[in-house]
Amino acid sequence: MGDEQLAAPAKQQRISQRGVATRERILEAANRLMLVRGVNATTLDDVRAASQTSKSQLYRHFADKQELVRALVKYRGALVLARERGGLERLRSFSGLVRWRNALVQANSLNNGRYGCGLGSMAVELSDQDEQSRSMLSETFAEWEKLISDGLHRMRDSGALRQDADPEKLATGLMAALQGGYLLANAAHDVAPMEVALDMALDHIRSFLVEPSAESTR
Amino acid sequence: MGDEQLAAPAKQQRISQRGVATRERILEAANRLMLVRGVNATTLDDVRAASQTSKSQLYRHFADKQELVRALVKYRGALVLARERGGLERLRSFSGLVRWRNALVQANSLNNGRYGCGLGSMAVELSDQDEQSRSMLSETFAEWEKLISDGLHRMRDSGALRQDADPEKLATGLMAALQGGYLLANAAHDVAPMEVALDMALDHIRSFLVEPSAESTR
DNA sequence: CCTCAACTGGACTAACTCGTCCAGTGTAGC
DNA sequence: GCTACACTGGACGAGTTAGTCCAGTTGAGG
Repeated sequence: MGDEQLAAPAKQQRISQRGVATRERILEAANRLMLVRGVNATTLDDVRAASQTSKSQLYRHFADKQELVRALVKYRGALVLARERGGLERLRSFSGLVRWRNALVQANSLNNGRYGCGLGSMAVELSDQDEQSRSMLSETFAEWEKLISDGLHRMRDSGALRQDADPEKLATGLMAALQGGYLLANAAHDVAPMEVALDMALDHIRSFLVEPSAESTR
Repeated sequence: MGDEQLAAPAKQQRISQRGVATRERILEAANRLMLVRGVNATTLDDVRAASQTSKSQLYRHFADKQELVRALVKYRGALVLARERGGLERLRSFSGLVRWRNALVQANSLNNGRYGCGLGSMAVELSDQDEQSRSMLSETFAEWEKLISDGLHRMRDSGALRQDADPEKLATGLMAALQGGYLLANAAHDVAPMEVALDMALDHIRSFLVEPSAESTR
């Protein structure tokens, strides 16, 4: 009683050690399986088997499937934002945006357009099913867009973008083109529509450059 | 044995009368339910109850759930294409495109952005689950894009669009913006991202107009 | 080396969902 | 009006899935 942790609200049992690793393993397995099969089509037994754990562990770390899914939403959101931060937080020029585009296209082309965006597919599947997941996903999209719009703000401040450019709207448009591109590429099993969509969005941003011809498209 | 129908491959039982109506009722119910709950989260018993029919009828008209889903893909595809044909087959000017945009935005705003596009959500849910549904959806998207690109071709032929405009790519970009807009609007429960996305795509097309300032944006 | 609690693994139950089956009904053709 | 068959409705069974429970194991602190 004396040396219990006072900071934590003493929710349930003690933290762990391997427990943390187990939880991570479960999330990682759920992430893989639910990306290719979808959330609803993946059973907890699939997750259990893929994560080399057992039922009781699953239910020790997650109250039920819904909570696992919500944890996965958070997990994927963190993964995507970390990856995107790497590619976007130093964005200062149009050519940086082109490099960012190329990286996404290349990654998607490795699957021939399959699977789409981990966040986008969850958004479609969960938005009308679990309000909490929906709002978390919506916030994650907003943060992602902010990474883009921050970069566009830097470009505008440095004089690369015209003053009448609206970084927020440009970022939303680019994100929609990305998500729509993922969707069409997934349906077609071909990365091409995603390339066309991103190029459209980049062309649109290019039209706000101070010297449009000074920057190359590839 | 003698007076059996010879033309048909004698697949199953005789056609019907109310049977056709029943089948339609089932599809219509499945369409409604699966739009808001998703395909996998909708049970056949939900469909049965909503369509005021019984199990045996369901299985009389559809071999199993997968076939019902495939029929729904076809059904929705036909609905969307019919609706879009009405709005697009006479498309001859940029302002027509703006009217088309406004109709889609208005329809979506009635749900505050919810539910998204019936084809897009099925594409996300089914593309990695049923190859036949995926390819049908992919073809439907292609037809939809063709309605758009045909209109853009007419605009180019009449001299409204510049010769260096690529109707196919513009149509793909517009479709991606639309689908991405639906997705973000659904996640945000707000039609705004869809508006921004479509406006970006329309701006992009406007940049290929011969007289960009001659046509209004609304 | 001992003790206790966190952790493990899997057997078990209840509920759900797909799909089958069959007895009864309405209707089209004769 | 009679007969045969498409159609109806719901009871039923098999298989799957979410979630529970408990006996055994591991490992850290004393």
